[in-house]
Amino acid sequence: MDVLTLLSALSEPTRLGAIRLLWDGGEHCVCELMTVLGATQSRMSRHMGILKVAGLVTDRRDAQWVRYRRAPNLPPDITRIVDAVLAAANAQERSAA
Amino acid sequence: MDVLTLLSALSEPTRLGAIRLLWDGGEHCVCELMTVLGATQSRMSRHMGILKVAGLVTDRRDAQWVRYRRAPNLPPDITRIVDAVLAAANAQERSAA
DNA sequence: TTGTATAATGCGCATTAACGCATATGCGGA
DNA sequence: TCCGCATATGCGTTAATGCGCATTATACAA
Repeated sequence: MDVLTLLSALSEPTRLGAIRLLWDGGEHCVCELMTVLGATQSRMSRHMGILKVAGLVTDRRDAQWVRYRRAPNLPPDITRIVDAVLAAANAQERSAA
Repeated sequence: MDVLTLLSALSEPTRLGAIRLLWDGGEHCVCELMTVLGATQSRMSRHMGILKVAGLVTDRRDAQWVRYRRAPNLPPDITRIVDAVLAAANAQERSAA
């Protein structure tokens, strides 16, 4: 789990949005993520691949869907970073609204 | 202070190294940073410019030097992110050694 | 004024990242 | 088996990033 890889994985709006959605632990298919985040299918799939390579999420095939969710057992160092980033992002969105 | 800008600013090894050096609050000139981090002059200057635009550092002209330091009065949300990133980076470096 | 040291910037190049389109793959249902 | 839905991926294009080289700007000192 490389910090620099983690940071570049998070520094893209669609990916950060996906992490925000997945961070509560729930499972979400690509089709849901793409509609919620307003991304095309290939874009969404590729972004999820990057998050997966970074080690932030895992995927599971469920019939014709692929369900993504927050990776379990993430090192606390990493969890702290993502938590802090999401807190700041949420605060930022609130102030922008 | 945009979270995405912050994340991309941090997701480059030389810049992350610079932040690590500056984060204790001390002032450091470009010439020092470039020797410590092993960067050329123009590279170092540009990277510091990016950190400055991101709002993470401020600079001050002192004779022929430009002294950079951690930006004062950063929002707590932002400080928490950088602190978490540096903690993870330090832990990572220790385990790599 | 001229020279030296430090830092910033214009410019071109190489690499990487992001994207859309089209196609392939995996899976279930008719 | 054939079709349709969901997802991944190959490919080409475009944009962004990082870099070095050379030049310029800024400040001090002789």
